[in-house]
Amino acid sequence: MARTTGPRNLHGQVVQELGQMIVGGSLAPGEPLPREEALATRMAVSRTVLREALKVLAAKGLIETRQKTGMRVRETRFWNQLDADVLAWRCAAMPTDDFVDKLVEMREIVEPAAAAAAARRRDDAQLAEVAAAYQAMDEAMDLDAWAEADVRFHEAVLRATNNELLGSLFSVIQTALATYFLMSARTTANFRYSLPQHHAVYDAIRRRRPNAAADAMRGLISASRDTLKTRRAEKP
Amino acid sequence: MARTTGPRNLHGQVVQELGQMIVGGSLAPGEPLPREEALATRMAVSRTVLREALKVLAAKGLIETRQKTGMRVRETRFWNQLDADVLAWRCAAMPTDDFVDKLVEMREIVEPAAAAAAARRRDDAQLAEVAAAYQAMDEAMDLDAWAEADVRFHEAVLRATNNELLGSLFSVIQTALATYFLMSARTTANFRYSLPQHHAVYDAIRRRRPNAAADAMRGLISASRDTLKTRRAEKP
DNA sequence: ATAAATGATTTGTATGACAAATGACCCTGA
DNA sequence: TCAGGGTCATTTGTCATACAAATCATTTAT
Repeated sequence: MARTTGPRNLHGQVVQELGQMIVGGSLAPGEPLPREEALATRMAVSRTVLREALKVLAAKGLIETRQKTGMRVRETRFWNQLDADVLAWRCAAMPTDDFVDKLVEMREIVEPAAAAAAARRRDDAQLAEVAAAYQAMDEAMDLDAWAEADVRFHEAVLRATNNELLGSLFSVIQTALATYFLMSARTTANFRYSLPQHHAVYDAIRRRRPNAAADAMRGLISASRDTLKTRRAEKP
Repeated sequence: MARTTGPRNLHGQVVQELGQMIVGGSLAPGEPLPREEALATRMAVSRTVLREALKVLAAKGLIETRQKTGMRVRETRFWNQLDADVLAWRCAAMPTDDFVDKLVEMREIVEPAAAAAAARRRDDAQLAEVAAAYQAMDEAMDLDAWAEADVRFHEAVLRATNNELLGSLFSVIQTALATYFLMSARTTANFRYSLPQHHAVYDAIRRRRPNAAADAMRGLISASRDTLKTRRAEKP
């Protein structure tokens, strides 16, 4: 959501440009970057702005700086892979099936567990939010409304776990996956096909059945993964 | 590992100081921060350094800045909860059982799934690394060596999943939990008690049995959680 | 040959100035 | 009285310059 409009600040643009280069592979790990002054002039910004951007990239683990030595791209194992920006840059740079599979695998791990936790610990207000989201899905007339209610549903489930770490993880993964989804978004005639599975998740959470909730969520995700795969197959 | 020595850069210190204040609650969400110049003089740094720190905090989702309006602390749901620094600051600020439970829950979700994935997809070299780490645990004579081999073991399992997102998530969680562990670290006479459970994990991965690997890992974690709880109980 | 001193290069920090954005206020007109 | 627009003041955003600190490479002294 922060990246929808793109950053208007200069240092934001620089962060994005350099970040995409690094994550995209134009700048290989271990490779030294040009001196600050050279980079600044090459990107047509002041050294001040460039440095603010570099500090952000360093905070994301992408680069490291040392006096006299200069700056180097760090190895990928040091990157903050779960940072929203890093993830977005990877999505932009490597729209490979391989990476999508990794994202989907994360969802398959997190969401069933989250549903189970929600079934165990949800309070009535949180259940009501899940119910409201489900109802909104049921009443959705077009794809946009349905998609929006869908996110609301999953977010409501995540909130019901009372573990904001889970919620944060989900939202990051979900945002990354959304970039692929939007790429191939089209009005699908039968977008409501997964409604009963959503109901199963809701019902299990309502009845406080962790295992049932996890199973239902697994079914839900595997279904959505299948549609994702067919869409990807359609693309070429 | 990046935070072991503490940052000796000025902006690093400022990031840490302000970050701890925000995450610790001294600066409530929605609350406006002083003007840059005022903050800079109050912290005895130049505006340049302060701004570099502020950009980093903004990248972590902790604050937002707008011209004329100034800076405000963002609501907690916008924070990068999975950022290593944010997590560390939370650990420092709220050493409550509640938060430890959330971290442990993340491990309980991620690691069994990772073990299963490793059992499915590991290659021989990755299995060898797991085996080597296990052997190092077996040969460990003191607590330090054992602890180091323990991390190596879990990291080897995570690497064997071929999903670096999983690895990144684990390492962040593990680092956060380690702060609590170190706090109450003492030489425990029977630190080797979980060796057979580690062997069970290794064996299941070797035999490519995902379900068995997940189960073994669950046992392993629940055991370590119990010791964590007893240690916490001992503290007061 | 080894170790210490020196120099050069790059990032780190400080300062001052101006541009851009935007909320607040005032001023006008119906 | 209220609506609309325009001006002003304040705060962040950007730029330029100068110097400090660290450290690699070279040189020099023992």
